[in-house]
Amino acid sequence: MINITLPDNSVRKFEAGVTGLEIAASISEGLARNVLSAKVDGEVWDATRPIGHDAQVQLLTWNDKEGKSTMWHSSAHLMAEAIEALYPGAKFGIGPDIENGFYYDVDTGDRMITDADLPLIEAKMKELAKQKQTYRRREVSKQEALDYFNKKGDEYKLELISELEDGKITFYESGGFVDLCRGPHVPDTGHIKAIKLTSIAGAYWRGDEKRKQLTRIYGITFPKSKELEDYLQLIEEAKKRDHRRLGKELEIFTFSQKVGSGLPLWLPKGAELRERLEAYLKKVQKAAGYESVITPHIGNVELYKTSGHFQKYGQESFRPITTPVEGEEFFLKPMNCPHHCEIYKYKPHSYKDLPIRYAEFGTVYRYEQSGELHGLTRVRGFTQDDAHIFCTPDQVKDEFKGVMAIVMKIFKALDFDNFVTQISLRDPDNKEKYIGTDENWEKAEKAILEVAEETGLETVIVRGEAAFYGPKMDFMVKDALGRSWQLGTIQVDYNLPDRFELEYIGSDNEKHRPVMIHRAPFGSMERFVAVLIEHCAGKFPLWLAPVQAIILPISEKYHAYAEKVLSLLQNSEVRAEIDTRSEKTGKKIRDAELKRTPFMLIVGEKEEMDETISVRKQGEGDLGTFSVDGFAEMIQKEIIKLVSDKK
RNA sequence: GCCGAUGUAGCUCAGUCGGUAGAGCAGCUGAUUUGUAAUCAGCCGGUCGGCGGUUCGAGUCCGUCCAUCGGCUCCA
Repeated sequence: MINITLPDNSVRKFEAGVTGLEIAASISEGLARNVLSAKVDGEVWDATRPIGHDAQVQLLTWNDKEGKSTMWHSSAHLMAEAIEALYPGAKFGIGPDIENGFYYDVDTGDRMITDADLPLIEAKMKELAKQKQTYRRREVSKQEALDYFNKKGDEYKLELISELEDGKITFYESGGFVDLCRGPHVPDTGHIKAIKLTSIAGAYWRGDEKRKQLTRIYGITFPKSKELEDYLQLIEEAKKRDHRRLGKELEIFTFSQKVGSGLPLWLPKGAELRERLEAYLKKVQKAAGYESVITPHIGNVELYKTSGHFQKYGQESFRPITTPVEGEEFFLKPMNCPHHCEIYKYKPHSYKDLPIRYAEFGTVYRYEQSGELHGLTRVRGFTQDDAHIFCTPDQVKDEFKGVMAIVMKIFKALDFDNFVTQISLRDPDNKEKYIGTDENWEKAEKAILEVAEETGLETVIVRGEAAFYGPKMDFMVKDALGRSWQLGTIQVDYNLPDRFELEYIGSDNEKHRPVMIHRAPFGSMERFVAVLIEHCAGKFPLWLAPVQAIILPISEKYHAYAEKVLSLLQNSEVRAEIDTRSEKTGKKIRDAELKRTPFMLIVGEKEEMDETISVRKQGEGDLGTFSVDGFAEMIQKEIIKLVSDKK
């Protein structure tokens, strides 16, 4: 007999070799029906795998994250089985579960799988699922594994197996389909009730663009069809928040093929919004000791040779601009830092001057691959809320913390609470990708890791994601469809000061090298506004809304009174407009609601008589009657609450 | 850049078997003078993404380029 400890710390005795499924059955029939896998001493196992010794066991169902993973991983196998049945000879790459569902990379040779095949595969999967095929785990030797896939002719699996250690290789079989797999899997395919194959895409084998591109099929499954319906509904709702759609509807930005792809055009309402964000940050930065600088949009190629950008990115940049007579080469600036380094050098500096903080909303241009462009989040011309801090080595940590405080303040002011802080370090196995000495890199990485430690901020550390001149701390935020984007960034750099030979005179009267911190709390205005739009679904915080209130006269008779209200509001610095169209009030309200105008002020006979306005709040409805002053005061209070309470 | 899909009026979309385009909304004009999510009528609006080809004839078929969308790769 063995002792099984359950999550509530109760201990039950079972015969050795008991399975998760049997434990579930001993608790309740319902649990046994729903159990997908079992966590045994911290490791997720098949619910059908015998447990041979005393263990902590947690039964996993659809309500557990790991239960969902098990289900989706099994679904990937089910899909592969269906594909093998429909397209004999198909070869398989990898087929993992992901955040929302699963995918499998397949190579069907000349018979390309297209969107039209998805319903067929789906139908086959449903058919196989109904058969309640069990997933059977089998340990195999490396030789046995190689022999099997050699015979099958699947070079992808062979490559994967060749990298595995003998004695740790398992196969899973369901129906007639055998796959190399670590597991675990659900007990049988009957658990997979609702199936939706969502999309199809090309994906390079092992993520290497020099290798063959396989067909990746994405899908998601659920134990109940209602849940699938809910999920699809949720996706539809999320699409409505897409900044590309809302940006158009709310007249924030547009693109023109004639101007060029990836080059956003800010419309008046978008420009208004952006200017407000910029003004806000400028105020915060001024208070934090930043000074504004302004630099041109192009720079001599020599500047970028000094910085190292030319060597690293020269070939994948917009082609240089040349002067007609001398043939000098200029690049559209892809970064502001080289220019700022040259500003630092315009005169000698004393340690007493430091830190120096140069800030610029600098517009930069980068050639992004055509397939990468994406609304406002990935563009070829964008404006960074950039600044470079030049400081002594002793000041690095305090300056870094100061920047973090600005980022947090901004995120808080805009209710961005779902961000992930990522620390990006150099890939130690690929040092040639970076410039600078090991010593400088170690100092810079140490500084960031220490600051993270000291501030207690939860971070994710990723190796190989650093900038080529230094490590960084990035603030990542997800868009409406769950895609992660980098917004704010803080980078510690010991290398550019070397390359530009930046100096300051220390208290010892000797020359020293300053340290640079690159930072952009928004990241870029384009991406930030994109994420902001999705975050608030177009309902901007009152202080940012391009139009805060729209006055809706009941009829033409009240236009004069509307004008009066408008001028009173303008005196109180409320941004307002009048809808003078000859439309019914219901129509005007509908349009204002759709434009997400925060307040609608209805004025008619009653209001004119009493010198009042009838206030309706977007998304909420009628708030009742207010005096103009009372309303202006309410708006101002709300703005103060929105902006200052959160500091 | 790669794989796949898509591209028809400002927007959202229809257009059968190849016979030179249609709706709603928006816009304009007029009527209406409107009370908390769509008043009515008329009008304007399209080299059917560009270029080439097949055909008596192409929005429709073929090729190519461009753009957009979903991924992959990349992202100073």
